[in-house]
Amino acid sequence: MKKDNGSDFKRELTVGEVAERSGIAVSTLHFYETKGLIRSNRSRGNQRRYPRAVLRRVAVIKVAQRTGIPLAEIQSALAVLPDERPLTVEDWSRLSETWRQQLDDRISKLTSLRDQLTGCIGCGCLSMRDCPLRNPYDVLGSEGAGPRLMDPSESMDDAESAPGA
Amino acid sequence: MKKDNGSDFKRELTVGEVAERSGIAVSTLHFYETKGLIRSNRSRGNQRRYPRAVLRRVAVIKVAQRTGIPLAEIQSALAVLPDERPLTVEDWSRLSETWRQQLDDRISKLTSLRDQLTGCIGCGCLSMRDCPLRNPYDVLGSEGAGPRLMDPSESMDDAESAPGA
DNA sequence: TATTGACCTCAACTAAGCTTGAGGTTCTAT
DNA sequence: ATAGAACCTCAAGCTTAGTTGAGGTCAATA
Repeated sequence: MKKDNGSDFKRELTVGEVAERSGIAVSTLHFYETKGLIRSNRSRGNQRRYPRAVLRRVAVIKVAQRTGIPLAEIQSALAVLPDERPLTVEDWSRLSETWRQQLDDRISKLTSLRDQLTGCIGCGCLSMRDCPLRNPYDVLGSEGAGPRLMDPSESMDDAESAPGA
Repeated sequence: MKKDNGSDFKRELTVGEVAERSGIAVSTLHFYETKGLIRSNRSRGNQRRYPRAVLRRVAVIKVAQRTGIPLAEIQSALAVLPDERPLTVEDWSRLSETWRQQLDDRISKLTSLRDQLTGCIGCGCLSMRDCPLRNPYDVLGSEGAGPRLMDPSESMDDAESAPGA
């Protein structure tokens, strides 16, 4: 029932083995294959056989996903690499440097949102004119005045949005 | 064609007015209503009529969404408030304090991920044993050894996952 | 009154990222 | 040789957060 495999290091891996060792469901590996994220060779009987390098590849995919990069983007990042050559340290460096920058961006956006939120907790005006939470891009005064700015309903319980936001 | 409305402050708002003033599509307002996030009264002809307080409510919803809170959670947070009473500053304080904490959590998770990533950029081992990116919960050694820890394939181009991760 | 823009409901569609199931085949230990 | 685990494909389903369209009604203005 169980394959005794722990010793021939260069044998290709079945999908089940990759699943077990990567912690990714078989169905997900199939799915990744349809999306072009990984590739497989096939056995005579049409079963998937993976070079061991695929484990590294899915490891990279998982890390990228944790940073919030969508699969399509991961796919295109990986796609420029020569097909199925194992990822080198340099590949990894380039990829991870890009992703780290994107992560940095996300973090700083969230951080400034948090700071605005903190500043607004005791206020609660949510005024389109005055509240940084409502007016994230500081577009005040730059657009022609509609009824919006004139309207006395702009108060505590009547928060409106920016015209072009 | 166009209603001349800029002056009767207490009239209820039509869905189109709310859409325009909140920057949210009419279809989205309908959708929010089906999800229980907002409520409307109906005109004799079954058209939606909103108390002006709805503008504040959707403002709160939008802010919460920016912090990454799912709609279902926003809904249940808003649901405990007496129905259709305008949100007070205290309501806002409680809600925003909760959401700020969750935002803080997300930020610190992302930050530590970024730091790990930064540390791993030049390394690229992605080793299950040694790499913090692969082993986020520090579960090393705590689970019985499978072929996993014994397997010499655990190397540069052969990264595996944790058993229970 | 007639026009017409705004509104109504309900169903179906989108996108991402998968999972589940049906129906059938392969692999490998015994 | 054979049992049964593991594999295959393809289609459909799930979730979140909406959008789009069809077919029909309402309301304000000319």
